[in-house]
Amino acid sequence: MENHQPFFPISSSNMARSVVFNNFMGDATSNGLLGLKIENNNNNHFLDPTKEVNNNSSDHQSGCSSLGHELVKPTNKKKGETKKIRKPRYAFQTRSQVDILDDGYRWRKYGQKAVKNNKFPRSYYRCTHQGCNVKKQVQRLSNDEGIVVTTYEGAPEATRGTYKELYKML
DNA sequence: CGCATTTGACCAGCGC
DNA sequence: GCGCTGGTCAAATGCG
Repeated sequence: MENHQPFFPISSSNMARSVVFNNFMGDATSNGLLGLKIENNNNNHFLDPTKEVNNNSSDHQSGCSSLGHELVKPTNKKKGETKKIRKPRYAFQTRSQVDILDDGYRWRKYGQKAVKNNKFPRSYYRCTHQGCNVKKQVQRLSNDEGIVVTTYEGAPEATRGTYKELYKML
């Protein structure tokens, strides 16, 4: 995956103020946002991935934590092969007015679903670059509509890139 | 005209 | 086994 010009049309007012990553997921049935920690409004802290990587040998090397896994059926989308491959997921929690964070990648929306316990729908995006096997889903918290949760899946590098861009913007 | 988005349908997994 | 929920597909539609 080459670097696609990191443009920042992000200009938009107060973009990301804080980014928080946490483990969540677990059982998708209960909340969809399980375990996601909501940071305090007046406490806009965010973690620096680089520092994190440097001094820490923990699993936080990409600046975000793996979110558990998802079942994927590589070949037959519909019925058949129940070959379950689990891919890691990475989530960003971003304080933003807009749902779409322009992270330098091109995304095409392929679905939208209403999720339980949330008045906002969740949007599903897929990276449109060739060979780019990344998916992401974007969801706004119903508790605090200023917070957007973006979950990346499939390629930690993309996530890292994204994180960098976010970090630059902060 | 080509690409992105919308939206309902379909499918699989999980809990009861 | 059934129903609910999340995730994906694909046809229709919109837009540059």
